[in-house]
Amino acid sequence: MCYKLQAVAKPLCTMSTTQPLSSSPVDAHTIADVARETGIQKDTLRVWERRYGFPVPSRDAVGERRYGADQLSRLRQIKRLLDAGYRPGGVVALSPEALAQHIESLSGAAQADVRPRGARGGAVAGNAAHAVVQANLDTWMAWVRDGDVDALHQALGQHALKHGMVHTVDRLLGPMGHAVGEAWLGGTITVYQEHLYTEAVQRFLQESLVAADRQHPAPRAAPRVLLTTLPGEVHTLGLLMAESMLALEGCERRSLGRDTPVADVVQAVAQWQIDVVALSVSALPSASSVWGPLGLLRETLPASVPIWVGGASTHLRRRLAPDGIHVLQSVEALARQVQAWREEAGTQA
Amino acid sequence: MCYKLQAVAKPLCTMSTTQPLSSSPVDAHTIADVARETGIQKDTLRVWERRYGFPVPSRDAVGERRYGADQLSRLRQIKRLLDAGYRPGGVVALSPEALAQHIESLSGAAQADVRPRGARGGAVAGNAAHAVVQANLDTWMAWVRDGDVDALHQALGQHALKHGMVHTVDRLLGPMGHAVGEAWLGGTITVYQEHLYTEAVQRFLQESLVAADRQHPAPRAAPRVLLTTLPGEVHTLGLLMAESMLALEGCERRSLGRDTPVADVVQAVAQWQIDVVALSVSALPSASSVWGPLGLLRETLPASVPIWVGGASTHLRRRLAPDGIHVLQSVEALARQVQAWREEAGTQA
DNA sequence: GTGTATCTTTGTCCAAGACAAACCACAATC
DNA sequence: GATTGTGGTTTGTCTTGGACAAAGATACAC
Repeated sequence: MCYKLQAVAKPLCTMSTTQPLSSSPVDAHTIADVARETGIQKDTLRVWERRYGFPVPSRDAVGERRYGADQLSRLRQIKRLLDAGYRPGGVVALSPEALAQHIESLSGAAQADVRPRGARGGAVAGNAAHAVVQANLDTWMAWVRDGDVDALHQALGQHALKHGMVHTVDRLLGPMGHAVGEAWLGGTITVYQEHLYTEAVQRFLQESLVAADRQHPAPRAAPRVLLTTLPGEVHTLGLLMAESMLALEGCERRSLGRDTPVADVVQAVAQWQIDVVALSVSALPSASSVWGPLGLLRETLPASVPIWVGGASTHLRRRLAPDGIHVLQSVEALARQVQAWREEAGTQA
Repeated sequence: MCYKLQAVAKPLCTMSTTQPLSSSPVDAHTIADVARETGIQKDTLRVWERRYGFPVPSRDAVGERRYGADQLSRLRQIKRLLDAGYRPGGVVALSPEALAQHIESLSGAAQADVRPRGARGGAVAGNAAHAVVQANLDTWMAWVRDGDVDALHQALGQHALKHGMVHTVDRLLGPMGHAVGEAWLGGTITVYQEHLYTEAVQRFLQESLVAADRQHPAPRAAPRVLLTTLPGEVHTLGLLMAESMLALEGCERRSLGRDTPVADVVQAVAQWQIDVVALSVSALPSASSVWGPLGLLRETLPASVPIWVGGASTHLRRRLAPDGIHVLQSVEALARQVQAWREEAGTQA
């Protein structure tokens, strides 16, 4: 009945000693804070507590949940593993040590996943260039740590000049993003350093966009591509990478930013006679939050308009995409897709 | 007890007729959809239903809420009025007609609010320039309707060249943002056109940023400003406007993007020897979600680092800001604040 | 190997109640 | 006459425990 009375009756135990026995150093975060910062829903946090016994926050004077910084960071690690395809039952109750171990193995797997793609890949660069990237990675992480945006920005520009945008986006920004994410989870860098990195990359991509547009003057080539993300998706870097690649191909494009409802995408396609819809998916929680909107979009859109999907989300690789939805594994694949589209359009015309 | 049985027992009433009597045309939106698209929490939607009798969604086969498109747009209008300072008891239960009337009066008030500020304002432009803006507004809205990003972008550049960035940001982008918002609520334009407008403005501001930086070469002047938004805030345009103004003043700055936790702001200030923290607030729901983090930030930050906060949120104007927090009403005020800071720093040094 | 049925896991939704912070109006005081 | 204090009302968010569908895993037949 009156679930709070018990908590109210409980004496306030923040006396004079630095801290009582039970709770963590400073349990300052409310459930709303944790939900916002981890991206895990409030309901889910409560149900995990009930089912897996973690996280078990302390309670404040009125009986409301208060999470400590340690629990928060552990939840972030868990979220990361879930995004990588782990299942909650296996990781939520894990000890911090075991968790760290899994995270590490994850980063190893990511490298193993990236490296063979370089071998399989197209005409751009080989092992030499990859070695260059590896060597540079540490230097660049140092810049991220020091917050040296200008150095980072300049180095990106030079790298793009030397090795080309395709290589820069596919095999430098990708691994760098990974490394920054890992470093954040591991505590080597902080959130604001990660934010700063994102800002720098954004600035770089935007400038390269302007430069590419200068190469391809106003009446731009087909296909006309609409760019956006699914409802609920917050990450936009993938979108920018895709757009810069499309700009290099001289495509005409309309970017709607993140988080556009399906119905509005359909309307926009009709009004602007869009040829292709390009979407970026990275951190949506469940399979249904990815495939639900995607399926709806595919049904509602005219069959003549293909959907190109890319991004880090594992959901994209776990099942076969239906007809008319093409899952692209890299920015390079996007460029190939554009050329394939043009060939097909040429034969039909 | 078993709250769902009733709904399950209820016969499925989507027979063959276009629609039964009770529910709206197509009640397609789940409570999660509505919460995401309106920015109103799920809990709040349920409690409004209980208290004010709106919105009352129909139920699907398993008894879960399904909202119609009409309710969704009405909720968006309500949210707009709440952001403008109205209280829920007065507007949630309002009829669509009364609601539209209030919205209209709101747009009138906004103009009345903007116009005298132009008169009070500084040395830039007078009635003539304002008339120019008014005349152009319709032309530009037409471009937004047609999705003509290039025209919009070019016109912005020309306006900035003619009347200066201060005038462009303060008295053009401001009213335009208002107009676009109103038009969206009124149904004159759609979400994707609004998104497109945002993208265009973002592109313009970013380019002006690069241009301004070219004027002020590398070792930039004090103060060193950190830019970000409070936790939970999603709007970034205000931040970009502020940054472009700071760039014009030749300030060194670090932008962390949106949604940075207070603790991380403090850490960043310490590591980079930040002089000033600048924040932009526009759509946070409650007074406590604004003043809570702001107060905490003020306590935790060294007293020597002032906090400058701007943005459209009414909460900023409803109560007096504590010592060390300066609420700025316009981008122009931001420029003045920079100069005041420099004078004070000069006398102390 | 491949498809199908069954069991398990897991995120989201529901109801009604509770409560603190914010807000408003009115009174008292300097 | 402006400011400060007080009491009542409004309002968003948190609480519990239960329910269930969709997704995933497993077993089994072909």
